[in-house]
Amino acid sequence: MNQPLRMTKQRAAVAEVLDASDEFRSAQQLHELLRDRGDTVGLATVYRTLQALADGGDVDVLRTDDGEALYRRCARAEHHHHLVCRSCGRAVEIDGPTVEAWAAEVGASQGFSDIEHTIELWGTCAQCRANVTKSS
Amino acid sequence: MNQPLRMTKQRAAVAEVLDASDEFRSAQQLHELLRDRGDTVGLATVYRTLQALADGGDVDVLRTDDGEALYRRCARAEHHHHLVCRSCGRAVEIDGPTVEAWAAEVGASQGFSDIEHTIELWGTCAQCRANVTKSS
DNA sequence: ACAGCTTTGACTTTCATTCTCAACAAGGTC
DNA sequence: GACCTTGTTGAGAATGAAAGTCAAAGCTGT
Repeated sequence: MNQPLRMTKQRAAVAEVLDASDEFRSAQQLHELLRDRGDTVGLATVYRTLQALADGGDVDVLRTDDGEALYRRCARAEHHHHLVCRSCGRAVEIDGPTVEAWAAEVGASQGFSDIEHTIELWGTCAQCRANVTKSS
Repeated sequence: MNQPLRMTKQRAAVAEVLDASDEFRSAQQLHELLRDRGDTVGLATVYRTLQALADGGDVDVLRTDDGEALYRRCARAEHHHHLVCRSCGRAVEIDGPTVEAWAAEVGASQGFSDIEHTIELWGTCAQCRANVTKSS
């Protein structure tokens, strides 16, 4: 079906940087992190790799308010959602069986099919809250 | 505090086009609709107006999978979510008291504050499903 | 080592959205 | 109505994320 991806230095590097962070990161941020580490990976390659990983379900993608894509390697492959810190990007995986059921039901009751849902929670994590308080 | 917006032709035109549609539309689509109607409104003005309306809570904004912003005038000002047809953009307003409670609770239990949530449902509406079936 | 692939990266291109700034229009005032 | 002040417009340029191009470089099985 889909031939296995070759494991190249740059793909490994992207995966490593991704693994090293709990936080959701943009493609550009990851590119910079790689550069800082000394790995020179083309921006296009970062985008391609991220997309491949996303297609394979190996990273989770979400969008900021202004439409930028953020990526994060997730512990579990099963369907789940996130509670993301809007200031540092740190994320907690959550699931909501109740919500899943609710979504499917609402969809069906309106005559819609192939229901999908986007559910993300945003907040300020304890640590970031402390920092803001301190500096004011 | 915030001086009232002047009601100009172009702002009125954008509002009208918005009112005339049940569907979520991109800024570009709205701009084209205006052009078709004969109103020549600059694209920048469409964006500015849309943003002003969104800031004032008079239109709802959501993002497609690829990050494009979609706008729709909504019947009610109170917090609610949408079930959107991924093919025609038609939308149904929904609310989920259960979900609201769940979101707040999950957020708090993880030590996050200022919890906000993004919840949108996507599906294919009955009409679009019929069209697809017909043409195959 | 060799052939036949895939992948890379520097660069270009696309596309939505925002900015710039001079010309213009709303609304209040006399 | 004429006028003035200030917010608003629009054409085009600028930005910025993401995707495409293609020759050069890298894997992998033989």
